[in-house]
Amino acid sequence: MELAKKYDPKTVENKWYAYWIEKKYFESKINLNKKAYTIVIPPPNVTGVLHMGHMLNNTIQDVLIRRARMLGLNACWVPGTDHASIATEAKVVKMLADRGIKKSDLSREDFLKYAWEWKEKYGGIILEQLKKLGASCDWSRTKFTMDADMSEAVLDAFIDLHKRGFIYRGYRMIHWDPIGKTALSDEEVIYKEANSQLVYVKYYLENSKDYICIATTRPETIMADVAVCVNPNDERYKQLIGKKVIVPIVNRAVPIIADEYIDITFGTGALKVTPAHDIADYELGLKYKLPIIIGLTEDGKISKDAGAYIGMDRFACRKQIIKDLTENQLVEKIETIKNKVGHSERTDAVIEPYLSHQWFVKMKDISKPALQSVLEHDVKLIPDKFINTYKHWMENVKDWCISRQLWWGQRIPAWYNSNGDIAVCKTYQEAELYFQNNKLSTEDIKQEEDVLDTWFSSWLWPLTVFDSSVIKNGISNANEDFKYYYPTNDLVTAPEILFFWVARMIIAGYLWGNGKPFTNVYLTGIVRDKLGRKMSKSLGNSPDPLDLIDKYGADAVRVGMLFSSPAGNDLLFDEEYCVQGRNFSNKIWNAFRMIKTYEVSEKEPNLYQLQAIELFENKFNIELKNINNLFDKFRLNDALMSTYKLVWDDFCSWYLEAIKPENFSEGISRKVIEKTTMLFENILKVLHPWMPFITEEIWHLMKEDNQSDLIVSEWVELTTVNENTLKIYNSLQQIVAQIREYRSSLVISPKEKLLWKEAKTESGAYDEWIEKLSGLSPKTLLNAGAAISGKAIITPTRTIYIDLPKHLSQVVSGKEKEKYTQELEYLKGFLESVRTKLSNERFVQNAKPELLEKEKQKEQDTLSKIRAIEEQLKILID
RNA sequence: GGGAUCAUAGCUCAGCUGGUUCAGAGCAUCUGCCUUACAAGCAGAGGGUCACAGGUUCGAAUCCUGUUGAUCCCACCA
Repeated sequence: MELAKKYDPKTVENKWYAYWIEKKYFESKINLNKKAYTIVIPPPNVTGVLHMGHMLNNTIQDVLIRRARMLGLNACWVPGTDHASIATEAKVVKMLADRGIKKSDLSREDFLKYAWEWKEKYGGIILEQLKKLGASCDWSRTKFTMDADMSEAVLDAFIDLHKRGFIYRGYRMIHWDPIGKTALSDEEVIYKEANSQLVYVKYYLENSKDYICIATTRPETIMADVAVCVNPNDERYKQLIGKKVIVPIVNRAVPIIADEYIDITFGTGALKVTPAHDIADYELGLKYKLPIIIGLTEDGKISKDAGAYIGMDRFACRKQIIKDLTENQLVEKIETIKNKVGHSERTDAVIEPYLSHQWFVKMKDISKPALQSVLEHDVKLIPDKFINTYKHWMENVKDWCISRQLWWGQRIPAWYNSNGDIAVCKTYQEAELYFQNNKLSTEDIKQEEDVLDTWFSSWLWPLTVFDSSVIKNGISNANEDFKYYYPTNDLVTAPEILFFWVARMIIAGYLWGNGKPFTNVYLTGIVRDKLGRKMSKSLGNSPDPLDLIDKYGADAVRVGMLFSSPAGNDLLFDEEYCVQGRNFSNKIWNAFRMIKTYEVSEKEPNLYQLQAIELFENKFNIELKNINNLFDKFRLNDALMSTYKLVWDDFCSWYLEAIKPENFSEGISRKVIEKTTMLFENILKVLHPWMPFITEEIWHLMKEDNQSDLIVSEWVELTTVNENTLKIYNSLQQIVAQIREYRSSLVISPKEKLLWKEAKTESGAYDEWIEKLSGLSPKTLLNAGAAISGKAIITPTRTIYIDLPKHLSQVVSGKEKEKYTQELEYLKGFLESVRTKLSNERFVQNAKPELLEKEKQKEQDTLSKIRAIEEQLKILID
């Protein structure tokens, strides 16, 4: 068989993905003999495109799912997409604008028709991209948050919550996005630091030449001012309380009121009160029963009620007002200050506090069990540092504004009659009936125009993907799938959406699922570039994941991403990681090539080969145990690194090197090759979750006559670990390393065999193995009293002498002697410290027994080493 | 403004309830090698006052206090 020297992922990956799909390996069906292991995907935006964050996130999920599958669990990974109300609607609006169509010219129905067309055309690309990554999702279960049944469930949830008194409609100050023209929840507002101009404006007292100066960063709201507020304890203004001032521009007289809320030290200590456009002002307005003037329109322009600058954009107006006020000598000064300005998470528009009718979920009571479950580790956050953040949020949770002034989404199932009475139900008929039964007007019944926040559908995701009727019918009436797969096991997501999504899913789990929706929440970091900047389109610092896959192969990109991303830590992405991943792929490929292509002989195995097998098998088991352990703790990058070292160092560098025959022409014993093949198969299994494609490819190339597939083969079973053999292995490696170092320092060719000696022969069980790996001739017995030129390798149990090659001068030997004199000093100091410790009564009394033992052992080891060095200093030639 | 987390080799990170064979790994760097699996490789090497200052202790990278610096979350400072 001809095998390329370098592994080429391109020809391999598509083939195996198609094969796995064809064999339906990703599909999970109820099997009561198996335990279910379930993950629901964090549904990406339906119109989204795969970015590095998705890559990281989904790679982790795939690793978990593939390993679970191999562990014999019934692994089920449910994929799907999210309708992403604001983001998608914005995209559709833009698409229409490009075609010269305005949203405002369309009816709701027509707009939705376009939106669905758009979704059908561009939606779900991201799922196709996930396939390139190797994601083993059960595609037959693909869900969309606006599938008919999923939407039904959302409405059911709304109706149910309303019935239970957890939903209300209120006229409240909310965050308004003037670009998306919709309300946002608190969580959708991102505060960014900005340099703002703090304008000091003069408000003249009524019929007076005196004025109060007021500082504001939003002069465009001046027209909506209804009062000026000062602190009652402020000596400067005390005598003015109750008087009136004239609002500039509109020349309206408003009262001066007093409230302790005012910070005397900020600005001028006087605040203009604009109840419609500031949350704090709104509170003041309520408290002092002030009128409300709405000065802005929903698209961020100056409203009619403002009385001036009508129709002007808010930012243009700000400039103009500053200019006009300055011209009229009404500006005392302008300062530049740093403050935080709220932006829309989706459209990046500067948020306006806005007064409007919205729907809210009362969060306080329903979040209690969800808080408990995390505090009691029933739901585990990984890493657990997020528990604090979670706790803080949950304890201070605010009501959730769930209405959005959009069309793309689930329309709120609420109806109004001509009197503004509300019926919460799905259909017109039900609404009519409700109004009738309650003796209310049935005139002009209209459905609420608003849709629900996207998160109001995604918080049901784990509950409804298996049975969308559970919300309505309760879990006791749920279908078999739900009963088998729910609750899910692990959730892998970004900490950014801990509150948006994770917390709310847990809440929903307790509301409708009778408990937690998942057990472990693995929080990934954010993918940043190597300068630590968040990857973003605008910065152009995000590589296209598909390009990376194309360049390095999916396996390489997968491990590349995981090499350096512990849970909760941001990943500073560098393409170097992919290079490392590619090199690793190649290493695995070449290990396979060696096993596959070496000459085979019918000879019995050599001793060093048998030893190599023994040593490696044991090492493999120790590492497997370790790796399993790391998986259990979700320390995935450590598990990967251990696997990497096991394969590269222990298998390739030590084991494969050790079994090579002295002469190529000898060939390798068939028995050794067979054994090696078995060992390599185990390696492939351990590698498979990380690198599914290359491992499946090699698996099949190795077992030409075998029909088995790696993806569904069993994870390697752990056998007993022999600690003693491990010790031997480690000490042998140390010996070999020291000999190699010696060779390297003297620039001795690897081909040159060195002579070695040892006083005793009974400890030489692994001598052949050592000779093989460090290029030594067969060992000879050291004559008592003979002088030595060269190097002494000293371990606690044995001292080995490497002869200096004839052509090298004895100067080298003198240097060795010097080195050992230094080491002797260090060891003596070390012994001293160990002994001080051991003679310290308080240490002996307080230390744990096993620690004491360890210290005693150290003492012994050091002693014997000192003796050995002293011994060899005597016989080494100067 | 409140809260949380963190600071260990050039980079990314391990170091569990304090124990000196505990200062580590991978990458990068340097040196020598194209040795019939692999130069996408092999064999070696160098690199750290564990942010700073105190303290507790027989013993501190690890615990405590303070300082400095970074990150994140929350919050209506006009």
